[in-house]
Amino acid sequence: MDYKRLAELLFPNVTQTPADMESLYPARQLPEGAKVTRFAPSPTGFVHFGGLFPTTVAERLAHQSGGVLYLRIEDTDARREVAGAAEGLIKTLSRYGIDFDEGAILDESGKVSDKGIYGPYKQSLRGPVYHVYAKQLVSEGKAYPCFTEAAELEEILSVNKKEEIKNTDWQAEAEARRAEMLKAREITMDEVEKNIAAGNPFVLRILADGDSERKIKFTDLVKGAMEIPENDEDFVLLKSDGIPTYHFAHAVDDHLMGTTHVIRGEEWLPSLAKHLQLFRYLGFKTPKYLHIAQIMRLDENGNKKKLSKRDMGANMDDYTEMGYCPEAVCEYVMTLLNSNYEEWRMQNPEKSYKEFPFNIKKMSVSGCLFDFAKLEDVSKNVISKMDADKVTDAVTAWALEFDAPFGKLLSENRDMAKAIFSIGRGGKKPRKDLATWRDAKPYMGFFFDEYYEVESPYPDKFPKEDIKSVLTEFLATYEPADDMTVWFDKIKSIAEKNGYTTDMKAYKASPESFKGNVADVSMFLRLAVTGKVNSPDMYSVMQILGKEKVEARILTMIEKL
RNA sequence: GGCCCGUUGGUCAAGCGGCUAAGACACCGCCCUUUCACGGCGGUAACGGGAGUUCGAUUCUCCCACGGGUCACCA
Repeated sequence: MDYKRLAELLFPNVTQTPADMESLYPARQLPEGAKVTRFAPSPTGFVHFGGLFPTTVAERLAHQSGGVLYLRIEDTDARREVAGAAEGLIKTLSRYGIDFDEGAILDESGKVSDKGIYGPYKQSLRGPVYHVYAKQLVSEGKAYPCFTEAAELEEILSVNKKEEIKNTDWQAEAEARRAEMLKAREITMDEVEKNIAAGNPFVLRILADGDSERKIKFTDLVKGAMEIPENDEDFVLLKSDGIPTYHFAHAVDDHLMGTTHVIRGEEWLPSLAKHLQLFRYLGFKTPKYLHIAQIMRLDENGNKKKLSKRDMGANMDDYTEMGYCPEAVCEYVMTLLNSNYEEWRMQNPEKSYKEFPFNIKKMSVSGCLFDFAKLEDVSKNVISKMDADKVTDAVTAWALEFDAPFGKLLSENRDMAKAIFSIGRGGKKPRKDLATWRDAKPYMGFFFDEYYEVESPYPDKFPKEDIKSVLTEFLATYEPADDMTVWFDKIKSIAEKNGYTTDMKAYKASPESFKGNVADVSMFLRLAVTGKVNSPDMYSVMQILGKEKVEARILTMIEKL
């Protein structure tokens, strides 16, 4: 077979050579140790948690080393492409602290456009580049055309599928595939010429030189040393529309774009041998690989499953709606990513997670279960460290989008809202009431008459007269100008007067010898003023609520009793 | 089914040949406290199984079991 001629036949319009490509894509001039990483999504939907995870690694590794993080859009499957997905991906990632230095990123007008000299960064626009290398491989006898149509091939293979038991006969299929492959390899120049003349489409297959009985030693930066079988499968390089498959595009692009570290999910491990083979065929230096363990979820049988789209907690946009702040999600991601992160955080409570010395060696090799309880805890800590202004703004912004009436109230009463969110904030032991912005309304909605509602009646064990008497006497002596001590002293004396002790120790020792204690009396007031049995510090609540509202609510309660 | 990866408490995990096997979350109890939220103290709870190497294995090797991933002209 005259490979040169074959190459000309298949790619008559390709005039450039790999050497031309090399000069078009010069090696990056970066300091020693700088890592070049990338996020390479197919624009088929939204960012999900399982995607944010490795992308955070890519971002940290690049920026921590003074390197480059770029975005390449892998839109090689037009059928699956979703309009506007790329924009959405970029915006979402940006919320989670992932901003790109280069690639198909958003310009001022919000449109996806290229930044950087290694473009185009959309694979659908890179056809000519791939074809240069395709032609090269053909001319070296490392790839060949296959004119068997997809449907035809599928028919051949599906004969061997036992549909009725919904179980693939793997061995039969593999044998059939192998036979087809061997047959395809035998194609003659005559056949090629005929097909080309007839305008028949073809796929370009690699001519695999591997033997699956032989193993390649390989070291993954996360997984460590491993042995994988060589690739002996003539996988497709170019689809019949001339667009490359992932495998081919990966090799060509990551080489040309100067990627030093390929970071991807471990589901890619099984096709690694293909990639290694391809890099070798093309004469490219292989990048370092980090195959990241998958995030898992529990299925209905209690088994772990890879967290995928549509799973609860998958779509990052859902986190926005649930009211999780990006900082908290990043924090949680970091705790999962590096086992020593939490320790570092305890020693550096105020620093940005980006100051954490991220270390590949501290990454887990096995997939972890997504844990909402942990996220909640992390989130409470993150929010407890924010100042009142930030919390107020964030809650308001969230509410404006997802609970408009509440949002309107908050923005119209910003000072009050800020005062509310200031309660117990700052200091060594801040309150941790909020895990999400959504938690705000149940926590403090009662400040607004619109959401004030008495959640439960007084317990039957307390006589109505006592409650009425406490409320009445409180009203008689209430003076907003009182400081907290004076205020509470008044409550204490009302308690004593009604036979409710202020001596908590004595009460605990023998509860039966008292009608109740000052905590009960406080509860009488709390339920009237807040409508709830639990609330933040009641003195602060009353201060913010103001004399008028406090009195009105208590009065209404007295009437209802 | 083949291949690859993995397996320390309910979850995330330290450990890297000798430890009473860390810590965090969750859970439970106590303390603090006018409720709650914090905070403090304490508690329940783990090396998948079997061989081997070794004076000694959670740590090294092998086998098994289990879990996961993957076997496209999808990425």
